[in-house]
Amino acid sequence: MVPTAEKSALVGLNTAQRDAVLASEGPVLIFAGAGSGKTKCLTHRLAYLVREKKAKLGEILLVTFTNKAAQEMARRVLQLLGYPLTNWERHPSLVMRRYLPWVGTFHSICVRILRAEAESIGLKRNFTIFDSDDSLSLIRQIIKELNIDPKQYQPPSIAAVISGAKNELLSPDGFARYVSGHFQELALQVYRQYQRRLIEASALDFDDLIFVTVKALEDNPKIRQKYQQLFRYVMVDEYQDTNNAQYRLTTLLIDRKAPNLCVVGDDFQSIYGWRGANFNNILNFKHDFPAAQIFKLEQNYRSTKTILEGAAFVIGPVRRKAAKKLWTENEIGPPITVYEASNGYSEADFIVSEIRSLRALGYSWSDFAVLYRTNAQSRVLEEIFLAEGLPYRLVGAVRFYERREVKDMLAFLRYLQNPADQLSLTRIANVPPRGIGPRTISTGGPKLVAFLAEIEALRRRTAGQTPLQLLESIIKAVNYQKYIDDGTPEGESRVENVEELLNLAGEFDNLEQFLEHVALVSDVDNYDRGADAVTLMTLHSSKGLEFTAVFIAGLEEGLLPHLRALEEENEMDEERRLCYVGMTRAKKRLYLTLARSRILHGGFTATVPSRFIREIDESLLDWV
DNA sequence: AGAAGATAGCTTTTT
DNA sequence: GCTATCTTCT
Repeated sequence: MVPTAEKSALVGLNTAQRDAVLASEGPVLIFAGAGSGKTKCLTHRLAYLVREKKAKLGEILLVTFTNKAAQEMARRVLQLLGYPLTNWERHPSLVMRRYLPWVGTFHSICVRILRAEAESIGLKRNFTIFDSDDSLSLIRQIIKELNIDPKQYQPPSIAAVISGAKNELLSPDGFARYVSGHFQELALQVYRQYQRRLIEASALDFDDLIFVTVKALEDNPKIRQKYQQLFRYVMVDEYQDTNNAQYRLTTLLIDRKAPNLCVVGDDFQSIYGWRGANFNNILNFKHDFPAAQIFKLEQNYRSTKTILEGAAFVIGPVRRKAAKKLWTENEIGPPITVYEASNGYSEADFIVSEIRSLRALGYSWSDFAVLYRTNAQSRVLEEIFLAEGLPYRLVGAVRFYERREVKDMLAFLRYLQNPADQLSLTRIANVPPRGIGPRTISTGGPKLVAFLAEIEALRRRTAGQTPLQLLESIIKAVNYQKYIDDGTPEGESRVENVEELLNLAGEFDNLEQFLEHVALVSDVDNYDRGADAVTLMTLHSSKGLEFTAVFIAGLEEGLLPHLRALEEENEMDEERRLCYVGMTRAKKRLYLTLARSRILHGGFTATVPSRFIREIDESLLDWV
């Protein structure tokens, strides 16, 4: 068949995976079910493009959903192609930048394009990236200035409206055409002011990174052609999670005459509808690209037959979905364990004791994950784990980059890099306290002038320093250590966090890259380091991961499925998919637990077992 | 200006 | 039950 490729790109692939790898030209859709070897297929495909189609690594665009996925793909591709990975452990981002510059998330790829094209699109090269927190602070500020009552019109809802508009590629003027009702009128006012302030600050928020890139490509044929010619092959992973702006971006980056576009995904695992993801992108692919070849990876290598069958019952009622069915050659395995606890604490007790007994059978701590719908559920679990002395790792609850001391340090760096960033200035002006309150800032009192002079001197003094040196200079200049280390355990943890930030900074030799990294990297991205421990995280965070034994806690009506989904069919479908994602993380054992009463708003409330349990065929369940 | 205390308001998920 | 925000006091 393809003799030269035999020894490299096709080894160890099943028929469907192999067909998908060999279909290198034209539009291609790969439905990749949970545990079906998607990453393997994608990385082999990339290696095949390089080896057999003579594509250069720099000509392949591969978009992933998280930075972690990007790193993992990059590592495996380089391995397949026989690159030395000696530097990988210490500097993965450096190695990636060098060999695989176009493997990353939509956001990181857009930043790369925007920095390269900044001048020709009227953007400052040193623009700041606002994370959701920054956006929200700015929106709060604007709401106050516009004398809108933040109780009646909550900043997060207004932020959601603005984000939604940007996901639909609507500028304030574009959005104005669709506005109806008082709330949207106000949101539009805020949106206008918000955009003005972002521009003043030379800042882009997350949504702008996509939006502005799309605009740049739309409005500048030269730029568009440049990238269309550069990218011989484009691949998009987790295609079911793309939003409309990302869809538009994708179509702008491919050459319509030779659309070597390969999208990979699974509509069953579409769980980000709430933030604009549109799984119709994957369902309509054949319509958008009539020449598309479609492949389905349906053999699952991860789970037992029982787990897959159970998951099929939960996903079954979803109305809009592509026809496909996972199967496996794996063993039938034990039934799915269901446990009805009387309350949240005994639910946690059960999980702990079950983990203990399995551990006695030879499992290690890291074989276990406890998944839940809402972060609030982690508290009780954590409490019991702590009391029982089980090692655990909490993913996502208190994000590293959202810690005050970390944000302070980053705000200093951001302000040094971009003096127009008033939001960062507001943050650092009084850190540590130096008598500059909100009043002084708005009136520009002498203390503020002195502070600005001090920072300006610091900026000059530290020109050309590495991120690590810069941080050290700042800490010294403002005596930050003394400020955070108050002798309490909290102070100690603050010091540790700053030290961790210093360690991270040491991996970068340029401030721009460092700030870009911290702006775009999430907690899930760097969760895997650390000791042998049980993983606690939300169902959302678990996507893409696998564990020998998985507990899904809180299978109660109103929690999973969540309260907000009970009324609305589309949202209920998303809850199903979310539960499905959680169940298909399990390799050998799956537990579904619930509490008959749970503390809500401070008081115990009786609960009703989740419909998802009732829907699974009894023969697959073992009630204990 | 800043810190302590009181209160309200909220709880889905996050690149 | 928690926290983020507001109020009051120093």
